[in-house]
Amino acid sequence: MTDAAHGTRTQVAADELRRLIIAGDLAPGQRISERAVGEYLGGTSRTPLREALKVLAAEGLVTLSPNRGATVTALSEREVEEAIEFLIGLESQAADAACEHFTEAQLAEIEHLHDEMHRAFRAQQLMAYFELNQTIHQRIVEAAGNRVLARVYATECARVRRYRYAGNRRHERWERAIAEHDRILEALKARDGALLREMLRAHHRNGWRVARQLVTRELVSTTETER
Amino acid sequence: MTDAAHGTRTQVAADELRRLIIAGDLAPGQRISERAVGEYLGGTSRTPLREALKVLAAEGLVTLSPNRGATVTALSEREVEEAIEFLIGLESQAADAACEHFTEAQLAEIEHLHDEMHRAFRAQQLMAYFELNQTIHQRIVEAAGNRVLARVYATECARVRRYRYAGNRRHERWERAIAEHDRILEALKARDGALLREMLRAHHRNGWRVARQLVTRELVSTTETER
DNA sequence: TGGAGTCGTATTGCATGCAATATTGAAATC
DNA sequence: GATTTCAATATTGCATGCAATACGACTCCA
Repeated sequence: MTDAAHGTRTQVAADELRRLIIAGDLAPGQRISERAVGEYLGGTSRTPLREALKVLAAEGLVTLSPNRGATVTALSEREVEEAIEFLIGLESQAADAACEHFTEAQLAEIEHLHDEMHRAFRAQQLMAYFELNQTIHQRIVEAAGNRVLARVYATECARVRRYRYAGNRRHERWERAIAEHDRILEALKARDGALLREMLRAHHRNGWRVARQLVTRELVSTTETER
Repeated sequence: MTDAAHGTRTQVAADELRRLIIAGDLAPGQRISERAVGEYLGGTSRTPLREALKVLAAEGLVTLSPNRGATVTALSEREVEEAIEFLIGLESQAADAACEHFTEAQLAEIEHLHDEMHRAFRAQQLMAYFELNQTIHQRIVEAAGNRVLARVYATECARVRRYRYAGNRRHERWERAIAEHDRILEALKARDGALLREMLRAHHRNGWRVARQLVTRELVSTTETER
């Protein structure tokens, strides 16, 4: 189950909990009991678990309340929207530099991921598609050559990942998303930063417009005044 | 000594260590021994300290090596430059929205901070000046109304803070920085997002050009291949 | 002189136990 | 019946102790 069997127990626990949260196996708002997680991980004591929870809290994946324990962070619709606009801004920041700097090897990898993504779509493998999709965006951002940008992008992507995933369950959306990605790849190959920026922006806004509908009644904490 | 006497010991320890690192009282690369910090904080045991160190590591302020302990994160010149370019990108992202959204109250606060900053300059209080300067930039970013953006901006600012501080010790630079800030405020008051963006970008690039000279031989880890 | 091996010490990683706080459920009161 | 009180239980916060790993000094040998 826990394939990440290497590293310290804190590291293993953080990686496993992060995976569970990002993959959506733990619902937003759900309580994370130290003892329960310890047993789940096969007898890990609370000390490394508490350290792992602190790390995840710093990443924004869990929320800690003093003396009251940890819960999976629940984002309001507003907060998800802010995060997505923020991510659009990061990709915009990356677009020009990426078009200027990417190497042939980087382009080849992105094209490969793109083909794989098409394959996942034809095979109707939603999860595989979504993973590949995310990786493509990550690679584009990385191509800009700014490690700080790439790191923050990855972290903030992870935070809102589950809220965006749902959109692709609508088949029309999924189909359009693929088409948008074709144009994104074209803009990249043409090294047209301005065009790439616009393609990416539209892609994400379209995606969220659909995901928001589905997600609002499932995941998003609707109490907007909670914070 | 530790004025932050409230909250859990983990919180207190994290706050105090963060303060020490950001203020520059702990040098980059310096080792942080768990026992030593515990004694410094007046007999705190290692457990909450370890949790605090994990938090700071997630924020990028300290670097943890398994079985080898914690050190204050040392950034290469390249990494600082990437972080500053990233911060410029964040301010660019914020500029348009800030100009569109800021309220009179927000503008009034920024103007007040601006005046205070001038006062600190006239009194040659470098530290107070630098604090006010940072706060102004933070407030501008916050005026954009995106909490994710504001949070990331604050975190990444803190990471590179000490590397930028040095530049203002050059009196010509300090004088010019003030003049640049006057124009930044003008652009903001005119609600001219494009101009504000350019003013901010130039301000930071000018600042780093000077700070880089001073800092390279003091703080920055010159081994560029370390990562 | 230089390098590999070895032992002693210091430090980290983690489990455990206890005190403090929060939560639950039942009894009591209105 | 609804609400408050209070005790029993569960959970978190933190200190301590032990095992494992890393570091430094010393020796030995080429």
